[in-house]
Order: sequence, then C-alpha cells, then structure tokens
Amino acid sequence: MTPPVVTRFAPSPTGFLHIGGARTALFNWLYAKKHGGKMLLRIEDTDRERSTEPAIAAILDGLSWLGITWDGDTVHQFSRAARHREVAEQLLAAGKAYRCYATAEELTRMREAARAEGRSNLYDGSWRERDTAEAPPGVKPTIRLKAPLSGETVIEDQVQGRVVWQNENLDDLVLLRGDGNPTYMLAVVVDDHDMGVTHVIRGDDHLINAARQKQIYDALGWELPSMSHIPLIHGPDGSKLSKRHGALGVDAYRAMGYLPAALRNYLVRLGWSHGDQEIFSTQEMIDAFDLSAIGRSAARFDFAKLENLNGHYIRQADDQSLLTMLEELLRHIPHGLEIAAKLNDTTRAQLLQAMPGLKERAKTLLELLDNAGFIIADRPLTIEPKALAVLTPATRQLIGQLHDALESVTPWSSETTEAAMRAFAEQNGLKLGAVAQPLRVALTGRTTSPGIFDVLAVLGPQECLSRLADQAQR
RNA sequence: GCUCCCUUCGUCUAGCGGUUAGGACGUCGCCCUCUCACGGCGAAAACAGGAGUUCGAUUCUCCUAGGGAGCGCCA
Repeated sequence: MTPPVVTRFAPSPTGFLHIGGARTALFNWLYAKKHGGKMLLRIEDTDRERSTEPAIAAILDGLSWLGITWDGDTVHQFSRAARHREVAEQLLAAGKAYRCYATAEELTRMREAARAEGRSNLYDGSWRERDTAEAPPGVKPTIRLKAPLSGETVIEDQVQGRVVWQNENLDDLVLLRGDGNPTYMLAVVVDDHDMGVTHVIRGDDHLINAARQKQIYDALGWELPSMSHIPLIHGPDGSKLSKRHGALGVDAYRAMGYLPAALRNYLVRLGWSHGDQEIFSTQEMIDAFDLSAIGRSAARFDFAKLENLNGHYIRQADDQSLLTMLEELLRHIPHGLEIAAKLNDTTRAQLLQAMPGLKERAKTLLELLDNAGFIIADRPLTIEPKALAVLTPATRQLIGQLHDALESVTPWSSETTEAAMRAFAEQNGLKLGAVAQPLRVALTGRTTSPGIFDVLAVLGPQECLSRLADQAQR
C-alpha cells in the first residue's frame, strides 16, 4: 500500500507571492489533488530580520485569490526551533555531527583558499577530530554535519533525473548556528520529516540543497521524500525574472485584470504539457498533471500568451460573474472607488446588458472596464482625439438628422434602431458605416465600441438622444 | 573559478531511432463586418555547432559554444 501523498509549499515571507512561487504552489497543489493527498503550507520565517507579517498576509491572500488551498494549520518554522535544536543535539550525541569553533575570519580564509585552488568544498573540516579543549575562548561553536568524505550523493529527481555529486565536493554544512538557531538546511529536513511530507516539489534553485539535505536524512536514518525540482521562470529576454519583467506579486496580476483561472492555466503550461492541449479546466489539470511531463529547461514569461488565455476565460465567463469580478477589481485599482460610486441598479443592469458585446473585446478586466466607460460616462462626453477627427461640420449635421430619425423609434431596441438607421442610410444613399461611425463617436466618444445598436439599446432613448444632441450641429 | 542543470519556429511546447518535424501564442494575408474584437481560412517561422554509435539520428554518447542555478553561521 502506497502512503498518502503529502506535498508542501514553503515560502519565506520576505516579500509578495511572486509568479514562480505561485507556480510551485500550483504544482504542489495539483499533485496532491491528483493523488487524493494533502498540500501543507509552511512559512519559512527563521530569518527574523527579513520575515514580515504583511508578507505572510500577502502570500496567503495570493494563494487564496488563485484558488489554491492548503490542508491543516499553517506551520511557522521559527516556532519549531526547539525541535530543530533537539535533532542537532541528537546528531551530535550519535557522533554524526561535531562542534566547530572556526571563527568568521578563519572561514573567510578557507573560502578564499578553496577558490584559489579551484575547490568547491569551502570548509576544511579541521574541527572534525580536533579536541574541543583546543577551542579558542569566546567563540560560540556551530554544530556541523560530519558529511561523508568519499563516495557519491545521489538524488533520483522526478524531473531532473538522476543527479550525482561526488562527496569530496560537498563540505560539512552547519546545522546549528553559534547562537543556537537552526540553519535552513536542518529546519527543512526536520520539518518535512515531521510533517510527513512524501513529495518535495520546488524550484530547481534548490537542486544542490537536495544533495546536502540527503546527507542529513542519511545521518538521521530517515527516508528521503520523492524529489522534484522544477525549472525556474525567466523574463522575456531569458534572464532572471526581475521586477522589470514579470516578477510581480500575484496581487499585481489581479490589479492588471487577469482572471485566476487564466493565470492558473498559463502557469500550468509553463514547463509542463499534456500533448497539444492548451486549455485546462481545474479538474482537467488535476487529472492530467504528471511530474514526469515537466520539462527540464527554464521557460520565459510571455505576457502575450497570458493575455490571450485571459481573453479566452473572459469570453467564456458568464455575464453576472464578470460583473462581480469587475466590482471586486475596483477595490484593487487606482480610482476604482470613484467608479464604484457610479454603480447602482441601473448602471449594473446596463453593464450586464452590454456584457456580451464587452467581453468579446477585452483581454483583461481592465480593458473591459475601460470599454464599458460609455455606460457610466457623464454628459457632455469627453471625445477622444481620434474620435474628434470624425466630428466635422458635415458629420455634426448628419448627427442632427440621425437624432431626428431616432426620435420617433418605438419600442426602443437594438433591432428597431438598426432598422431605422438602415432605412435612413438607404434613403440618403449612405453606407451603413457612414451612419454608424458618427453615431459611435457621439454616443461613446470613441471610434471603437461594441456593436453600435447594442450601445443604443443599452443606453436607452433619453440618454442617446441627449448625447446626439450634444454633438449635433443644426 | 568550482559544482550542478538546460538547449526543437520570436515565445510556450509535441516528438521518446525512420514524421511533408505537429499544436498554441505572436506576426502577416484573406474572409466575415457599422468600428474594434470574436470567428473562419491560409502563410512565413525551429531541431545551437562538431564528432561518434547506427542501415538510419531532432531523438543515444561525447566534446564545444551559449544560457541558467548554486557556491553563507540567507532561505
């Protein structure tokens, strides 16, 4: 019988939840869901200087927004320091670790010497066998792992394959600092073990740590969890993802009007594929997800593809949930509250009525909101420069005629107004476009909009006739 | 410098010894059309380079080049 799958997401709360972390969390979540297991959340806050409460809140908020849930209580690593110390002492008692009294200056010298000689193991292991009686006064010792001096450390990684290190290249890592606090390396091993983690899925910047952690597992006689190191996400230019490209918090993606479903879909396809399938519902992702299908090379972040996917999910969303998402978004964007103040039963109904035409034209909620501007705009409309060019004396005169032609239309609908405008165009030997564009400019202040007869219908006769009169020239 | 990882269209990728090297985004063209979109059709576009192994390499091995990660008493 195979043990139940337990994965974990273990961010260090030194900033927002960035896109790479979001993908790591997603992969852990998918794997757990697929195998009916659990995903645990552990906050790696042992660095007291850099860990902050707002960062923790931002990470939890980001995960929630993305729809990624975790099981059980959130573990705060710092609170487990006593347990970490206990394990270090246990290793010490078993002769698998030793006290090291090397000073910072000595360590620096060793590092320089190692580099000069082209060696990768920095610490020279001098306190391995030295008598602690020789300890210099005033130096608080660290506890180091007595790592194997020869042989190999091997990780059978589910993504990277078999990765081998020669032990002579790995030095004795510090388990417990001079101040008695555990290092990351020790804390991770102890926590993963104690939490019952069966599968470690994390960024491949941790691949080398896996070797050192394996040595700790071996010294403790614990079984190493399944390891999967997923490639990092790079910026569009192939370099490390920086703030300049896409290393934004997921909250920034929310503010840019991306849908969680779109971001999930984009992220899951970055480095992972399932044949030719591009669109995945959450359930499809869970069913199809497979560690062995994750590629080993880094992927570049491509906003154009994210936008395309986002457009897809917007088009496919139902009108009411789009309106809900839009109102939600207003709380996260500049001037959002001013717009929210204009929402009432009437404008909400208009938004809903216009939604079919709106959602086809937007790649982000921000765009959708912008395109919906004509609904909440105040008279007289601000006319965009491009639209202003349409308003020649001749078209202003035409607008006056259109106003008159529409005045008698009853009942008012997109069908009846369209019939009236087509009739008007025919009688005056005009193409429909020659009528539609001036109408569009007068009613929306822009040269592009949803279908103009839908705009007419949504705005209603009073508002339309007033806006037309505003721009007409008699 | 050292250790480890990576390398198919511009981008994300399919391919798991024999294919006209497939799909998606983006780009371009045509159609649809009241604008913009959506949608439809079509086009251009890739196996980093070099040695092997093999009847046959995009696929296996090695080397080179390029890219990345790590090299702390940070996580």
